[in-house]
Amino acid sequence: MTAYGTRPTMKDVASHAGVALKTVSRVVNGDAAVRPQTAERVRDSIAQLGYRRNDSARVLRVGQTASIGLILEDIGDPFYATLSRAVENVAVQHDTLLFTGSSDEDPDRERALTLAFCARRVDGLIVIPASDDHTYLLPEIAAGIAVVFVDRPPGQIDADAVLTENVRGAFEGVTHLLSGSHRRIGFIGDAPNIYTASLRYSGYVEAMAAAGQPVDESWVTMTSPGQAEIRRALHRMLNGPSPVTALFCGNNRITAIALRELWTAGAQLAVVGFDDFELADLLGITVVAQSTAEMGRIAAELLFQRLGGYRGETKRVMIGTRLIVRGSGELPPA
Amino acid sequence: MTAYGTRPTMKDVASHAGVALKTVSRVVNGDAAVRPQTAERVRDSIAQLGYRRNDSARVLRVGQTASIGLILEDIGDPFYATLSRAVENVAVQHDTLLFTGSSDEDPDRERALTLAFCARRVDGLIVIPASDDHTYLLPEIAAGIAVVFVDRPPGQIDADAVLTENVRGAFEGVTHLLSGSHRRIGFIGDAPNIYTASLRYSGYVEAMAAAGQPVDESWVTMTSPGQAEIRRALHRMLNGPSPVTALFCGNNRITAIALRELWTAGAQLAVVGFDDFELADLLGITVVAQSTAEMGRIAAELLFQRLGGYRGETKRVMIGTRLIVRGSGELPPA
DNA sequence: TTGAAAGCGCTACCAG
DNA sequence: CTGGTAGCGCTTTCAA
Repeated sequence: MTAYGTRPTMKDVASHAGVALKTVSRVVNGDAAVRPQTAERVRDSIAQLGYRRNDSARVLRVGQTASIGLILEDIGDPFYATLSRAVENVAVQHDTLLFTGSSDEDPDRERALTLAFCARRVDGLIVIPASDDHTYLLPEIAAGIAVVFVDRPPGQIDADAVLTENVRGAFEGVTHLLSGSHRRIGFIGDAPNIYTASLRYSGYVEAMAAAGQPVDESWVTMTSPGQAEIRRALHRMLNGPSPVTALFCGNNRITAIALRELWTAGAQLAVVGFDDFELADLLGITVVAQSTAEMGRIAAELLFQRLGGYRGETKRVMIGTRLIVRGSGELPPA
Repeated sequence: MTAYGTRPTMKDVASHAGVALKTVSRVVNGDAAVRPQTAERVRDSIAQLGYRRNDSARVLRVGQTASIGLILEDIGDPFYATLSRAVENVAVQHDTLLFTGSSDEDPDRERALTLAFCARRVDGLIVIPASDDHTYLLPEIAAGIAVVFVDRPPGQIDADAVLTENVRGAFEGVTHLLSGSHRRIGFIGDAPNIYTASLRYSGYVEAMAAAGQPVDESWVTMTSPGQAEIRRALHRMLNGPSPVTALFCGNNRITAIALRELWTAGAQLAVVGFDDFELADLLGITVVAQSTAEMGRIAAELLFQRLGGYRGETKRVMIGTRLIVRGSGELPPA
């Protein structure tokens, strides 16, 4: 068995090839000024020894790691997975590696992940915040780490952000239901402390107000999305004195659970959901779609602009939504 | 504006706190042997200067990076996103950071990603292969990097692998259709050079043979899953001399596209798909489900066992599938 | 075209 | 309990 944990270094390659360490460095980095014959010899030694440059050592000198960190809520969620892929696509173009970590909506975990990435000296960070206080990033930013926030704005600090038109999107979705003669429309959203959830709720409220429709308290539930919570919410809005005829769901997970509940309960309700999701077309679900991949792409491009030396004003990019009509939102009131 | 790109080092903290560099190191690493009073002073300086340890330098001395790399096909695909999350959950327990990269089924890209991770000196690697030759990893393995393969076995080298019971899973899915009195059953799978695709095809063939059913050549298509390809495949198997009454789909993407095509064509066909997917329950799709998260978890645990010093024989863990009956697979022949 | 030496920021080892 | 020194593997600077 080969000696465990031993790795050839440039020094080893150098003595094997009978050249100076610096010459090996030149070959490895493709510096032109090496005689082809010498370079060939060095490459032979590299192959024979199975040498691989230690980028940690390189980083120490160069100061750039060609890596960025992505902090999101849950990489297992299709929304974030799509976003992640878009970020990766841009990173690849810049020969940059990607650290990914899930915060699970926990501010402490977000902070720990972020700082761990910083300790690894990532060049930049793309953060989907779980926390509402990012002052802990100030020393990092001062030291030159670029940070772009996505989906939710930074807390207490000034930084680039790429956000969805949450209010307008929800407004349009609810208005679509209203235009279908619905008057009593329910809203199930994520917990109210979540940025996007509260904005989408605002959109709902504004749309109802704009149509001159009162909102009954029993129609609205904001909660972290679990099956039990959503079942209760539906029960409340369907069995009160003025039962709803339509439902607006605040995100993809809520839509999925609500559909499942409505399905098993056999309830016929018009439904519009915020977020598109796979096979929504087959299920015929009308949604307010975010441009998830575009958000990731734009955020990453912004990050690399900053890394490239761009020092302009902090930007806040707003990404629009689009209503996709598929049937579930066009069901008439019962 | 703060000086850009400058970061305090341990030396800076040391002089600021009026202690030796080594004392700062002790405080940062929680070495007990520091007077509380001194430690306090050091911590003050750290906070004031916004110091953050440079892990690249640390790695250089310690040799361990507390990071692993995950190479998969596409982080945007729910199957891999789920797997990725399971890996991350284990990594977190070991205070280990995760690099992720998508190979897009391209062997060269797999190799480039893998070696880039190795150059960063990740402690270990979890690879969902795109390539069928992993000899390029031999020097890395010799140097002590642990590698576990998932979903597909390593090519040309011996290493741990966590695999799904592909043949048996497909066999059961097809047998389920046969038990519903179907005789003419189609198969659409991924390209035949893809490991899982060819095994699932074998399962199909074996099931048909076991039932004494001949397979018409027009019933089988193996192709990279695109809408046009699948439409053609369906056309072929539905409009030939002996049209199929049932369809077995080789993975989640194929199932989704096929369902969409069948839907728009208005064709009534029994369908069973390999891979479960979100909302399959609502759509009533019968599937052969893989334990995706379990595969990721087991692979990661195996990796950390190796990293913990386990030197046992190379393992090949087989993960079973389960048939989930939801209606689409129980449609009788037309 | 090639080489020698210094040093990036940190930890291991040995002294005090 | 605290400090000094060597050196991890590489790139940078200067010299030959």
